[in-house]
Amino acid sequence: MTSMIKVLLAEDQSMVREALAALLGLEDDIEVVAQVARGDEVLAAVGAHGVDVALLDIEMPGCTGIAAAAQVHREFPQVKLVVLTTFGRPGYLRSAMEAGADAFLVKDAPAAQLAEAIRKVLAGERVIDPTLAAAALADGANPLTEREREVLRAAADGSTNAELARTLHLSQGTVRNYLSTAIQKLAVRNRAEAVRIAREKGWL
Amino acid sequence: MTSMIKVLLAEDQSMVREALAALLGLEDDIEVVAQVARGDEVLAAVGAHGVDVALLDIEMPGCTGIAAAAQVHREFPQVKLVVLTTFGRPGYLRSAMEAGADAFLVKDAPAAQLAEAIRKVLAGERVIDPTLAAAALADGANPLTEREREVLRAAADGSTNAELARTLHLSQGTVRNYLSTAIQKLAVRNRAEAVRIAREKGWL
DNA sequence: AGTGCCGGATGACAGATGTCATACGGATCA
DNA sequence: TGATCCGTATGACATCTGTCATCCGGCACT
Repeated sequence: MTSMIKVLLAEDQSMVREALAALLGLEDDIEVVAQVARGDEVLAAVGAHGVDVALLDIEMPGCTGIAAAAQVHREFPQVKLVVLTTFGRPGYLRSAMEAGADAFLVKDAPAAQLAEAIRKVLAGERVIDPTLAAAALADGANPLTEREREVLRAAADGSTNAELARTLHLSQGTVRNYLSTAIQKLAVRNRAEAVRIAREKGWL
Repeated sequence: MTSMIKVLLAEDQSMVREALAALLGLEDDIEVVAQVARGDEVLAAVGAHGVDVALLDIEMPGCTGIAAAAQVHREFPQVKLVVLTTFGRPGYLRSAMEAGADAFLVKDAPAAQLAEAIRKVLAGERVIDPTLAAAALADGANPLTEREREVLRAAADGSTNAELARTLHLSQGTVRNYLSTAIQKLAVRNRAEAVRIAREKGWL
């Protein structure tokens, strides 16, 4: 072969990251040239190693793999982006695509799809699970406004209205109004359900 | 070497499972003889392959890795048990140990510790992260009764008291009493916080 | 210039939630 | 044989939550 495919691996759990590296190491046209454990280290590592493909987990400290993907897409548009995640949330797929991802894989897909996806994106193809794509389209766009999302996110830990009002610098009534509209938009009956549904859809 | 160490790998996310298999495959005294994706397939696989060590993820469909560990420990007491988990929850460690686990690893530990742990448990050692062990001891035992846990678990999805009463065949007042005592035992101010804290500690 | 959406706020009201005292039967343990 | 804990239940009470109507200023689109 003329040259190896240079891959960056971004995943916070060392054991999983190194295991994925071992897996990709079995392929003789792929070389893992860099590994990072945080989203905010991705951009620098991509610049430093001249990678061809960045493999990004979504849930990472620093910043999410999706945010990292957006940065890389802006600074190094020729780098291909594969987003890998535990959770097949339709909203995640949507944001990953908007961030410029070329492939979106869930971790419970067969391992063989990983190397395959890397080769495909380099060939200019896009790799997306059709079931997930359908779900993303069926769900439509995130109906929540930025502020509603913020309040819902803050409410997720069980904070009371008074605490939310304090931390968000809002009046208690406003907090309740936002939660109320979020509850209605998500067609549920209380904030706990709203948090759960918004999480499941990847809208938080 | 006289013989390879036979390992069973139980983990529901294929990509992670096969990646871990690749990682262990690099060790020349270890052989992954079986892989399963569900907790309730562990026991049969252990019996069928005469494994030396079972490597069990906790979060799995069918039954948890901890429940699977307990089954294996009962039926095949000579099989060593390594529990592997994403979440370093003190309560998980405690229950894993009670189920007869020989090692408890978190997925963000370095990958090298995995093969190392497998060799150590076979040598009769126990492998436990000291920080986590300290946390488990500091937290003490789960203060919740079985019934309180059930109600809290059922309440986690945002169900209302009326719904909980119906699904658990209790009166609404009883549901509120259980949640109230759980809230007090966990020293929090509402059910949502109670769910969060109980989850974090591994008490759910 | 008008319409609509967003962020933000208030007040009133109904219903849900959390607390507390109290009660009873069964189990367990000293 | 008490003492204690668990599961279950009731009623009363205070507080929290969710809804609704209504309002304001700003921004965007027609």
